[in-house]
Order: sequence, then structure tokens, then C-alpha cells
Amino acid sequence: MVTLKQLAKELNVSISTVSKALNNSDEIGEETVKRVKELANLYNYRPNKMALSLKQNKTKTIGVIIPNILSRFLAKVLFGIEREANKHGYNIITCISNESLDKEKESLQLLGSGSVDGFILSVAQESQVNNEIDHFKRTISNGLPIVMFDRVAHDVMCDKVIVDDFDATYNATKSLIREKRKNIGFISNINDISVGKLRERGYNKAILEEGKQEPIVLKIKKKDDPQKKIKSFFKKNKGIDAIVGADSSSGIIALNMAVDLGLNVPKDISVIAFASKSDSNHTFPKLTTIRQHAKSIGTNAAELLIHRIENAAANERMKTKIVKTSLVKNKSTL
Amino acid sequence: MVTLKQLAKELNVSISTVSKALNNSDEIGEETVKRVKELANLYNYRPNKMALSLKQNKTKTIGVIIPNILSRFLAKVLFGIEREANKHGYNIITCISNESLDKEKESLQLLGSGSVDGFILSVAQESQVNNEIDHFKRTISNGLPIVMFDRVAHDVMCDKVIVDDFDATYNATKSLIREKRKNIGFISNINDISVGKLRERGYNKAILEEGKQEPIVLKIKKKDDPQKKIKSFFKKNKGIDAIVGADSSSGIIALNMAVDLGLNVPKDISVIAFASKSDSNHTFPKLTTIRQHAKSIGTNAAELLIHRIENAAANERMKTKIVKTSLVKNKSTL
DNA sequence: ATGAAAGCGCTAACAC
DNA sequence: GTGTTAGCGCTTTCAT
Repeated sequence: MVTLKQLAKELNVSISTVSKALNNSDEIGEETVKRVKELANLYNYRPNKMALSLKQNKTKTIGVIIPNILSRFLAKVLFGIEREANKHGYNIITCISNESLDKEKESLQLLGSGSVDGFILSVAQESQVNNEIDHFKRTISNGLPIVMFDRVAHDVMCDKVIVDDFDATYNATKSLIREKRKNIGFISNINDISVGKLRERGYNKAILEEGKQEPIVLKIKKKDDPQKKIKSFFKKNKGIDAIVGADSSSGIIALNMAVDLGLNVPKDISVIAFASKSDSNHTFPKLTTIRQHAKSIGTNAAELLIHRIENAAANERMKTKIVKTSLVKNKSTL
Repeated sequence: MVTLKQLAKELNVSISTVSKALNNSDEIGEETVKRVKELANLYNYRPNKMALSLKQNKTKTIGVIIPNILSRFLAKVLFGIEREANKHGYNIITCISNESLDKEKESLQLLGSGSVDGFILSVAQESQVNNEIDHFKRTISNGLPIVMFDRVAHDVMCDKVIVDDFDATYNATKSLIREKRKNIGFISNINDISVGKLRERGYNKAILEEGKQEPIVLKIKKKDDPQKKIKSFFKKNKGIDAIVGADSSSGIIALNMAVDLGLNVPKDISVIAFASKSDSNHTFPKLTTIRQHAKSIGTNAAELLIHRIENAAANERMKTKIVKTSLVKNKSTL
């Protein structure tokens, strides 16, 4: 990679002349600017990013810490973040916490020492369970803004982007009640994290409000075989005529299991679940889904963070954006 | 963030003393080392990464350019890369080319000017279709090593990690022939990229070698509705008794469609497809899959790159690693 | 045992 | 209009 120094030498001018010429400073003569630019072009000169960062004390880089890249939802959010960041001239450094508090701390620590201008993250399960938030606070007090999305730590003062999890399952359940469903079950593979609990509460509220049945809830744990669990859930609750799935896996397996058990979906039983478009394209009948608009969550998070970074002085009040889910009716409901 | 300068001032020693003390240089007196380390600890001092990078002319960062983060396969590879990179003290900057040549070029350009020590990438579709490779060559000649995986450009001299695509479908088809299947079809949603073509050729070879049927191939294009296409494919080819899917989407939809059309899987028809474990857990019966060991591909790519970076002087011959697929028999085959 | 100084590549305030 | 200089934070060689 060619440097200013080398260009300067070859052109017999000073380094600062070259720098100014390339930055279109009007201090420099037309003729010189032309000569400089030509040579720079020839050698395909690009200013060294590290030098710029060091000098200007900003990296134009965002640290993204996600608990799990294999989740379609999180991958999509990442996609949204990347696109929005790029639009504003930022790159992203991605770390995967793997739900581990230590890895989360470490990433914050490592990237926090000069590699990034701020963070976008979704809290690791372990951190959530233990309610660990000191590492976030430390990062923020070091001058690096954080935007949390989806799984947030309420006690940390920072910008947040969340989903209306409670309303989503509340409304989905209501919609099943409107279909005259009398035995609506709830299946969750994510009951240990905050959003999973919110989703269950939304379902519970709708059921209790109606007052015609008790909640019927299946919580699948990490070590369980989901197919077996769901099968025995169906066996035990014969009369069940609708399912709300807290996550795509629960929903997809429930739908397929129902079909496999000889039930007609949606005549005998309706299924709704948090899932993506491609998930619903992969089931027969197509799964009715609660869409989270993951990309938009990413976009919003990136916007918030970049705004915060570039207006650090302004010291604006922290914002929480709610990205509303939408219920997309497909063929697995009436 | 506290700097050496500030520590030095507070301790009334010089910057270089602090630096040496923290780096355990034996030039510095025991007592001083202790004092320095204590204060550094107190202030939670971390050396600034940008300064280090600039000084040592290495960033300990890897640029990863993938065509699409929403592909489970690519997300998994990314996971493998990240883990292996971290193990060696590297971070990763992720760019998503979105299958676009321009974005690929731009990412190479942007990150190539000092942000990373090398690249791991899978070639964008557009670049592959147009056989554009100059940008790769330019990057390499700038001293930045590249490791390509999965979709590689054969004419670029660099380390590569590939899958035995041809053998995978060849063997899968053979295995269906051994099941006495007489009308084996092939469905692909990825026929425009290199690996898609290899997979088709593997299927073709097995069919032609056997000589008992003609290849029956369905190529789905981006604008098509895959469900409709596959449905009419089944209608047109009534006697079909086995499917090889070049990608998970084709396989999953084919399996579900067969069930929906009243066929018994695997009694009437077998289905094999490139897919992940979670994909096969989401179908009934569980899909027999060709596993690509995506994580291992990522690990291998990261290993190759880091080795290349850290032994740049050695100028070793370029390697191509083949990560073999495995055929995991589940319930969608006999 | 400690410190001064140079230099990584760049920008910008300040000479001339 | 062009050049000199300082400085971002750090390591390291070379004095002292």
C-alpha cells in the first residue's frame, strides 16, 4: 500500500501538500492538485484507516455482539445493522457471545479499547439470568454508547430497540379466540429468556381475560427432544385446537406433528408462531406467523447508535424504540 | 480510556518506563513494575488497538465477505470462522456482499486499506457469473492474503476450502439407486452458482452411469414460486420415486409437497438434500441430508488464513482443503 | 534502572 | 501556494 510519504517523495513536494491536495484544500495550486491526484490514482492510494482512526479518535466501526448467529432472527438483525451501518460509512465487527457472560464481557473489553465507536448488542442468556450489568455500565462510562435490542437490560441507561412481545402473543391468542378455538395451547423453546417470558404472559393474559379455559403451556428445555415433547403434549391434551408458538422451532414442529397425527390444519387445529417468511414457506400448509421485522430492528438500532455517536455532545435523552410485530395470516389458521 | 501518557504523569516516570513495565521488560526495577501495574489495574488500562496496529503494521483483524447472511450454511461458516479467529486473538469484520460484485469490490477496497490483515470470502454470484477476478488479484498483490471457501474462483492463486459437491450428489444418487429407485429427480434452487452446477453434474454422472433412466431435472429460478414449480414437477413426472435436492429449500419443499400429495415418504418416494441438522428436525419424516460441516469449513478457512498471515515470509505453496460432506440417513429414505 | 527520541500514517495549525 | 511541525498512543532503540 502506497503512503503519503512515498507520493510526496516521488512528486518532490511535502507530505502535507499531498494530503491537502487529496483533500481538495483550496490552499493548493490547481496544477499541483492535478499532479498529485494523478499519481495517487495511478498507485491506487487509500488513506490508512488505522492512522485516520488514531488521529481523529474515531474508528467508523461498530461492535456488534449477538448471542447466536445461527438464529435466523439474529442473523437478519445483523443484516439490517450491516446495511444501515454501511450506508453511513461504518463497518461492523461481529462477536458472538454464545450466550456466555464471559465472552460478552471479553468482547466489550477487547473492542472497547479503541476498535469501535460504540456497540449494538442483544444480551447473552447467562447475563440475563444472573442479571449482570456492570460490564455494560463500565463500557458506557468509558464513553462508548450501547444500543441494546430484543433482549435488553432494563436497568442500563441506553438506547434500546424492542419488540412488542407481550402484545404479539396477546393479539395472536385473541385472534384464535375469535376463530372460536376453545383449547389454545402455548409452546415455548425459549422460556429462560426475557422475551420468552413476555410472550407467555401475553398468551396468559388473553386466555385469562376470556375465562373459558386454563392456560395449557409446554416449556421445552435445552436438553429435551422437542419432537418427543410436543408429541406427548398433543397426546396428553387431546382436545387442543390451537397452538401459539413462542419461537419458530416450536411452531414448525407443532404444525408438522399435528399433520402427522392425522389432524387437519387448520380445520381441526390452528397454529400461529413467531417465525420468518421462509419458515412459513417451508411448511404445509403455510404457517401463520408473527413477524418481527428483524431487519428493521437492525436498521433502527444502527440509526440510534450512529446518531448517538455523531451527536455525543448533545447528550440527548435515551430512547426506546418499539418495532411492532405483525400477524401474517397464512394457511395454518382459519 | 486512560493512556500511557496519563499513567506516566501520575507516576512521575516516563512513558517508556510505563510501557516497558507493563510489557514485563526486565529493564525495569521490580518496585517500579509493581507500582505501574497497580495503577494500570486501577484505571483498567488497555493499550489502544489502533495505535498498536499502526505501530506494528498488523491489525489482528480478519475481513470476512459473505454473499448472504441469511443462508444457514454461510451463517454457520461465519460462526466457525469467528470462533477459530478468536482463539488466535483475531477479531472479524463482516461484510455482506449481497451477491453483488460492486459491494464485494468495495469491501475489499475499504477493508484493504489498513483495517484487516487478510480476507476470508465466498465469491458473490455476480462475480462468478461474470468471472470477475481482478479485484481479488489486486488485493493479493497488495500483500493481503485471501482464503476462499465454498464458491471459489479457480483462476485466483490463493488458499481455498471447498466441499466435495460433485461426489456428494454422486454418492447420494448412487445410494438411491441402491434402494432400487428407478425414477430419481434432481431439484435445484442454486443452479446459477458454481457449486450448484457441480451438484447437478454429480447427479447426472450417477444416473448416466447406471443407464436405466434419463436425468430428470428441475431448475428453480429466483423469480419462480418454488412451491408451484415443485408441485407441477411432481404432476408432470408421476412415476418419480426419489428426489435429490441441491439445497435445503428444494429438499424441504419437495418432501412436504410429496406428503401433501398423498405420497408416503419414504415408502413411495425418497428425499435427500443438502441441509442442516435443524432443517431435518423440522420435517416429518426427518429429512435425510447431505451435511456440509459448515463450522469446520469456517475453522479450516480461519486456520489457513492465520497461518498464511503469520508466516507471510515463508511463501508457502497455496493449499486447497476439501471438507468432505457426509450423508446422514434419516427417515426420508429407505 | 530510567528516559529521550524516532517513527508507524495521517491531519491541521501555523509559519514562510 | 507550500512546507514545517506537532501530535494521536504505542513500542523500541539508543543514550544516560
